[in-house]
Amino acid sequence: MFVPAPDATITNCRNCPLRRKPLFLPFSDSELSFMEQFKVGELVVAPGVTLLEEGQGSAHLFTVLSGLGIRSTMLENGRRQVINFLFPGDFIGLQAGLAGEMRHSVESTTTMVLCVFNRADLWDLFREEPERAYDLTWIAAVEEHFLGETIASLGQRDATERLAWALLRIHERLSAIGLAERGRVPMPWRQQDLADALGLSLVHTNKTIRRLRETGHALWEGGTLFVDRERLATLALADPDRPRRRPLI
Amino acid sequence: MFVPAPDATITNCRNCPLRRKPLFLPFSDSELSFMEQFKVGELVVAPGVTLLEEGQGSAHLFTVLSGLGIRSTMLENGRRQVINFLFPGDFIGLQAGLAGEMRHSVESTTTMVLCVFNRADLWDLFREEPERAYDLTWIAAVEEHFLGETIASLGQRDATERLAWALLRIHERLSAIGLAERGRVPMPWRQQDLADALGLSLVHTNKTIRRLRETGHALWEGGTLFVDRERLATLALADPDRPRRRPLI
DNA sequence: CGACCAGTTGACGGATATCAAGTAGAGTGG
DNA sequence: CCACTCTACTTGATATCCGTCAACTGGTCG
Repeated sequence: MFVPAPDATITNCRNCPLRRKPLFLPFSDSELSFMEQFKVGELVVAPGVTLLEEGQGSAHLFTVLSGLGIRSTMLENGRRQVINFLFPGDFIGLQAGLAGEMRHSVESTTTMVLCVFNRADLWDLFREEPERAYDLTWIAAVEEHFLGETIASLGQRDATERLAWALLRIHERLSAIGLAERGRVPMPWRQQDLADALGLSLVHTNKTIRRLRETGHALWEGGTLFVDRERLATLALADPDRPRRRPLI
Repeated sequence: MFVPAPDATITNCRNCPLRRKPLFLPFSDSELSFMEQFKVGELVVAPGVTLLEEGQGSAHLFTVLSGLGIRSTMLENGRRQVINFLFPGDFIGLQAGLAGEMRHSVESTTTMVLCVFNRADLWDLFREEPERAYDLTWIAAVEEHFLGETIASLGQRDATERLAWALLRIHERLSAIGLAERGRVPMPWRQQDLADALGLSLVHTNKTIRRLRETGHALWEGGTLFVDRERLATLALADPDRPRRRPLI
């Protein structure tokens, strides 16, 4: 379930945690070359654009205003892990350690609109606008919580449970920001993306989704997703018949 | 690899991110009953004590001064996931969303010494001591980065790789804070804990560790760990013969 | 001495990865 | 308008990693 930061609605740049640091855009021309369109304070990127690249330093931080994306990393063995999906309201780039190089890539899945900030302005923010800084930390903490949930799913749930959990989570998150229409939300990612997010093979992901479709738990087609919340939640909780790994006290 | 926060050494309470908020301890007597020993500003707990319990609200935040612990969560199906191991320098409790209820448990593995803070003081900190607040956010960001790495390991590495990665990581982290003696670091956790952290069964964890021991990659016995860093790192990087799941462009 | 706990080992089965092949739709160029 | 290509999605067959079961060891604590 998505919990918006206190006093942070997500409609335009004025509501970003860093809003009072209006960005003067110190991108070089070449840095800007991949960008589609641009206006002061906002960055609009087409689908499929790599915003941040693993291994590259970045002088910027972003807030997602609209659109959906992916944060992923490549292992040394060539495998790809999707760390999380990006939704409006997410903050991008803090994880680098506030000052370092990216260890993950960020890519747009749909057209995205982002707020851009100078990393260097961050310290000013803390000094001059504690309220905004607090919001920022709040967002980081919530995100950390979500990552913990993901770890639990990857570690302890089987394929069906993981899919159920992921689809439910995506649906809830998109519904919470008002993107549901008659129970359907946009679902622009590929099966491969979901597979890479859940640590499953593409084939097994496909077959599991088919089963969820056949049983009426979730319908994902044509780029939209419909879910039977209650039944899907039951699935995500796991089979009670399955023996517990360890009673733990 | 552990990256200490700028200007934050980890020896005593004066160096906590929140150090200037000396804690007057608003624990009730009953809250305190489980604690072993107590002095102003520091909390000393015995091994095996549950500091924070899943589902409970907590008015406090902690910084680990010394000792080792575990942060874990229970799934609805009774399985346990260790989210991360706790080392000196870690900050505990922020993930609850800065104001909410715990969704994970924190337990001491060895005797731990902690700094205790009032959650309510956090806002004052942001307003009055931006430098400390910045450090705090920095810590949260680094932690988030580590969780991302964990997600990648759980999703994309097989059992041997995961174990190699985990042992290496623990060894490096403990070495970085000076707890290595002639290449050996304390390793107080059980195989079950490691298994729960890596999403593996206890049996398989045991057998994999045995193989690492037999091949001289890592020696874990008597509560201490020795590793052959280079060879273990090679293992963690994964078998290059294994086909790549997807070339990705 | 018995209970209990962490660690250990072998046998077996199942969930999931891999391999292989095929379908459908969108874009491209002749 | 028709090959041709490319990508996403499908589906069946086979292989294997890893989970589960069961039993045993050694240490500690009462």
